[in-house]
Amino acid sequence: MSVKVTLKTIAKQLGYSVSTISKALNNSDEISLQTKQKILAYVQDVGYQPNNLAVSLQRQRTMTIGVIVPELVHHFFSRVISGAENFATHAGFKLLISMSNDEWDKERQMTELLTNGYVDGLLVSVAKQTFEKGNFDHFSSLIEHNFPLVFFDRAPYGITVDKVTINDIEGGYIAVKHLIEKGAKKVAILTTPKHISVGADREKGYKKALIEAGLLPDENLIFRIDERAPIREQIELMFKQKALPDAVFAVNEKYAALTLKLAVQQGLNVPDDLMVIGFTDGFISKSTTPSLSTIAQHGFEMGEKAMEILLEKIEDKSALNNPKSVIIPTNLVERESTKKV
Amino acid sequence: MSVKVTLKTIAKQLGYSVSTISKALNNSDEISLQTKQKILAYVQDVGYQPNNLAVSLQRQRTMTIGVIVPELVHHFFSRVISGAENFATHAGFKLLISMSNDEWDKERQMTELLTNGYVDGLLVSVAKQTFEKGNFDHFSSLIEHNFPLVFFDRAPYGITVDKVTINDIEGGYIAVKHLIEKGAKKVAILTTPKHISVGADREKGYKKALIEAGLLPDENLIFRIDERAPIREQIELMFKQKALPDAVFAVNEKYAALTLKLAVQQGLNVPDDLMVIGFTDGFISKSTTPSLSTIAQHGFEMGEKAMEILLEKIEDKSALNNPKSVIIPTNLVERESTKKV
DNA sequence: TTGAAAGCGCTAACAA
DNA sequence: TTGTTAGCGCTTTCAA
Repeated sequence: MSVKVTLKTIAKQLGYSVSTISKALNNSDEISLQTKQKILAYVQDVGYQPNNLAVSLQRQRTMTIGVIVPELVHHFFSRVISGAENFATHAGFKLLISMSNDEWDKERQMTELLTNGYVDGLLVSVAKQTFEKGNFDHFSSLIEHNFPLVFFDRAPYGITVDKVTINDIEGGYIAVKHLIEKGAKKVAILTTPKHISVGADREKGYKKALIEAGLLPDENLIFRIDERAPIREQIELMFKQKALPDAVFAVNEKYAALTLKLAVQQGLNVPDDLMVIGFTDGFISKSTTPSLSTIAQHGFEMGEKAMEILLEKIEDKSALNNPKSVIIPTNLVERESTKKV
Repeated sequence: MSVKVTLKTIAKQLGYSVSTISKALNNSDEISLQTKQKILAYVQDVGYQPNNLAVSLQRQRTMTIGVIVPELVHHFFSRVISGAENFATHAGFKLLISMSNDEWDKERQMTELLTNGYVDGLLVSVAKQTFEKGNFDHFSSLIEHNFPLVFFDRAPYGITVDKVTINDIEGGYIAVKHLIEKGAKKVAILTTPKHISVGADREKGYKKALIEAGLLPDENLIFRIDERAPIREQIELMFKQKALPDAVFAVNEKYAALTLKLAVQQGLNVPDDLMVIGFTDGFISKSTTPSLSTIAQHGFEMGEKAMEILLEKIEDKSALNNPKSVIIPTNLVERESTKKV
């Protein structure tokens, strides 16, 4: 290991003081051009890199933003991250991403790691397990200390926070209304367990649309998927019903794609025998045959907006006591899986 | 903003010295139980959190590992990250992820950010643009300084590095050999531009399998997709050939899914009229109808292995001069898109 | 134009 | 058992 080069070693080598070196490297006009050039040349040569830890510790500013997402596999989260990163880059901030794995403890741990020095602000989409536990202490304490924090998509309940979400109730409503307009009389829903708010909200929208159309919500048509068990088998239950539904609203892309596949396997024609609509507009929905109608969530815009609010909070601490709640509109993307004549 | 609580403020409040507080919090047995309890109680009360920057700066160790991936949307990279994170967690390390967007400059920037204090080691899959530029200086300088660094999937060429990859030539070979065994006589390939090594290697495997079977590689059957232009249209070119191929090897899941969709639209029967095989075993391949045969890349194992090597390097600096190159085996996953009788 | 010194928040060797 | 001191690598005020 070649010995670490620091301001100190450079100073010793060149016979200047540490502060002169520091100023020269920061292009301060206190330092003569001549000296600067000499120092620059040497520094290039030895490949000096400032220690970010020391710089940040001193400056009390890191110019980086942390993002904690439940998981990375979802196309939606990747899109949010891209949007956030896009906005951050233009403002001169970098992004550090971390994954909670939908676990409470990991979320807590990463929140503490990042907020204790690593980043100037944090963007979070809350882990499933955190909702189950109902324990948001790691966030409340940040909020108490006025640490810049903005939630996206999944926000804690019971505490007032800055957040950017979609209106999941409305999204569910739009989806199911579309199915009904296309002639559906018996609409099933594939949703999450009740404690996942996005699933619960989309289910509310589902019921609202049904009731509005004079159709009664039927518990036998509501399938709550437990992801700890095989998903496919749980969806298959739907096809074993005595009287099949004529349309299905799946609250995410994965369930929608699986439903489509199983339907085709059963010899059903989609959309004629069974219409299918999903949620989130990812690559999968476009690439199936028939392609899947869906509710677009606009993850990129969500990421941009969340970052915009976060950076405002960082720049202007006075705005801290005025939590914002922004809703990104959703919209219907009509494709083949609901295209009935 | 409530005033930041540090060891100093605690010490002042409680009338101890900073070092006593520090030792008490680190549960040193130099400190009396009584004092510890008093300090602990106070600290709990005010919600003190140590500044990681300061701790790391002092300890010269962060217990965190950085991962730089080209993009997050690919299921494969998510799997690698999960594997890496799994291994790291067991060893007491945390993960910080960052995205190069396949851009050289962003890769350089994030490499510097992370390696200058933020992390103890780095896992990297090289950006496409970096291959195009052929400039790996940001990595060579790390290697010169013996910074723990391991590459996965996409490694730089021209310099000796630790890396965990798959044998892409073999993967391509297995895929195409399978098509030929199933009766294909005219096999097309959808691949990347030549400078992307994984694409180029899979293409080599493709040619090897053809030649071995006495089939001559035909440039008209090689389609190099440029992702900066619409992908769909480029794949459509294949279907406009006078004589259609009877099988297609797509070097990734996306191209495979798109090919399948276009084939079905053309009224072709897959696999009877056209067989399709992809690369990478993600959710998409399983959920299409017919499901896609593919070459499994075992991303999770790759992540685990890369992290294992990295942690070894971190623990045992003496092993640094013996770069390892590990190959994770690939294997065929046969599904419906090649299931000819 | 350059340097000395203090300090960001913490740890740890040494002294008391 | 507790405190003093030095120092991790850097920035910045103030003095020279």
